[in-house]
Amino acid sequence: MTNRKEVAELAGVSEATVSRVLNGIGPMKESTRERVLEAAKRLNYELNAVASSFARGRSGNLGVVLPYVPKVHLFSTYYFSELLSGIGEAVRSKGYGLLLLFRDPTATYDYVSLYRTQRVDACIILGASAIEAELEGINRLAEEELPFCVMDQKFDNPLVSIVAADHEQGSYDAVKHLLDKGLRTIGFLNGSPQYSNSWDRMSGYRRALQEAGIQPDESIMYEGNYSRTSGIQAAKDVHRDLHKMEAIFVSNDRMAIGLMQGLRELGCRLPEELKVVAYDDSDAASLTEPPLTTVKVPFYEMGRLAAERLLDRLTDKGNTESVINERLKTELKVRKSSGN
Amino acid sequence: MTNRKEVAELAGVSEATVSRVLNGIGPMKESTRERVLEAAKRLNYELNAVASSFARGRSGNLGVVLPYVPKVHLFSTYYFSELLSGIGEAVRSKGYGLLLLFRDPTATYDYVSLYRTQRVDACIILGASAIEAELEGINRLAEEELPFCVMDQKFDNPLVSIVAADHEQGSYDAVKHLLDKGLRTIGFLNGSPQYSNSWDRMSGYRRALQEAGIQPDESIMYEGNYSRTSGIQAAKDVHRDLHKMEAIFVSNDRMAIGLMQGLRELGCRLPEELKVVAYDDSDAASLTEPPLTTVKVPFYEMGRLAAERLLDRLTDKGNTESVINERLKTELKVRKSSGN
DNA sequence: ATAATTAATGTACGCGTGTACATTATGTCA
DNA sequence: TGACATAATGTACACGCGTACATTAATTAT
Repeated sequence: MTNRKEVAELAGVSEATVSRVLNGIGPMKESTRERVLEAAKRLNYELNAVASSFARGRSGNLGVVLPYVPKVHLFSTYYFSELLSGIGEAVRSKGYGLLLLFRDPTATYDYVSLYRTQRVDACIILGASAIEAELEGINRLAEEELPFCVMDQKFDNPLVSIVAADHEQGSYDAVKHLLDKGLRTIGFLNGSPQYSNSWDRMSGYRRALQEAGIQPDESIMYEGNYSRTSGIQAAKDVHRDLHKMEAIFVSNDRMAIGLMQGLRELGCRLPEELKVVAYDDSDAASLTEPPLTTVKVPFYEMGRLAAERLLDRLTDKGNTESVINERLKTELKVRKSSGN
Repeated sequence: MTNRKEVAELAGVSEATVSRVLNGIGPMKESTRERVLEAAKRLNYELNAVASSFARGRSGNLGVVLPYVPKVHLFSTYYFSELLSGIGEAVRSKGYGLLLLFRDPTATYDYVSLYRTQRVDACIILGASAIEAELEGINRLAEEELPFCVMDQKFDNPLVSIVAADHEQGSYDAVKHLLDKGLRTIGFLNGSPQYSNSWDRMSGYRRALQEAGIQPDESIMYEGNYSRTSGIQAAKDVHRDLHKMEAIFVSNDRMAIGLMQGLRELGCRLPEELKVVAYDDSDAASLTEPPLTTVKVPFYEMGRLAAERLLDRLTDKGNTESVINERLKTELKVRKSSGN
């Protein structure tokens, strides 16, 4: 493997000059620049990323922490590929690497160790839930003021950086849409309460109803776990209560799809007998019959934003405050399932 | 950030001894070992991964190359999470990192550069298709004898390492299952021909028919692109040709789900009017109505195997030959969609 | 024309670790 | 007890790059 020294010799300059040319640092004669680049090309030389990282004292990697396998299945391909693509785009444009990290469900994940061992310069944590081990790990990160960001979840700790969508407002919009059509009895199939954004959805749901002067009815609120299976399972209860509601708001597309599938099997006609508004606007949303009215969430942008902000913070670009706290807007996509 | 020197001082030994204790190398007195470990703990010391990589001349990372975004959507969450989990498991158990790399569709990806810059020690390439730029990049890797592995695709070049499932046999089994039930007219909805494993499926399909003395009928062979949408689209043609076939073999679950959805909307009763056998055994397979008879593919094992073999090769463990060529067995899962 | 400034390049060292080799302690065997 | 093998530890340096500082060349100001 050829190194800087050889390039320097071939170009007839010092190693430092080679380094400067390759990193575009300081003023230099164009002719020198060209000689060095030419020499590098001839020798098939490229900067050794590991040595470079070592000299800089940084790994050059952004870590993305994934929940352990069973939880991963709760994410859709859409969610994942959008989020990761957004992160990937930011990471690439800034010359960083993207290190994938799987959480170990058995142990309190020692996030701090990732930094201490210099495996990552920053982290984005996906699918964080409100269980003890997770909170502990995240709070320790915050204490040490390490650059990290939790994706799409809330935390009490004001030192925890977060990029999320405004699910309270998104849910409000979804329910308001149904109310505006004159529907008054609106059920709710929510996801697991272990995720804070489930609470946000509940909050938006209630706000919309209350603004319309409607007392929320606990007997038509259901709980799934964001999976399609749980939607199918909920179908039985929803079907039983069909006389009590004209519409239902579902916390994500996958559950909505499962719910509709289950209801149809029970002989329910959609959207005639029940209007449905879902959440995410995943690929599948427009493919169902009827197509889903759903709340579009800007996953790609969320991923990109989180990564950009973290990486910017590393390079101190206008780093006024280090805690990230972003709420991105959602957008209601009206399709047939809500009765249009 | 504390370093080796401080630990050595606190423990009253040399830096080399600290290094040996931490890497478990050579004979050493248990008392020394304990003193060092104790000192490391007191100082909150952990090995600096970057410096370590640098000294070893390796990045310690396994790269996983993903196709660009639009293609990603063709994979299911099941496929991805299984494959990545398998890879992740191997990578973790061997103390490596998992670097995610997104292909740039516009350029001939310079895979070799990943090694030259020492960003990765080995690579697994997912979703490789038979387009020119891709072939070129992969063949160059092979020429340079770099440690890499293509996942679930065939290549003519015998120097290209591959871990794949035996889709020829898997498809044969699927069709044979239908034949064994006395069905004689069996259609085929295949995926994009740009992927070699689509050809394998076709081959298995034909072999099964021919062994049964049935002349394959081109007029009931359809082509999708592995997406659910393409399954829905195929439904129209299949519905039109329903009188020509008793059953259909579909190249993956997603298309099968789309197809069944589309057919049902056209008033087709399943499995009464058409038996369906699909492929992958993804999560969704058992959730459809009727549940899918499908070919289970060991994605997790494939990921793990590929990663293990690559990483073993790096450490020269019984490295008899360096080209990996594995075909894993599939397994038919019989459910209701094939008429049981 | 000379001083002052800036451009362009070179010199030298540190970053934290792995490890070859040298050295010293410990044990074994006669 | 001495010769010798082996265990245990220390010494010293390489790895490839970034960069502070020193130096030299070119430009500008006076």
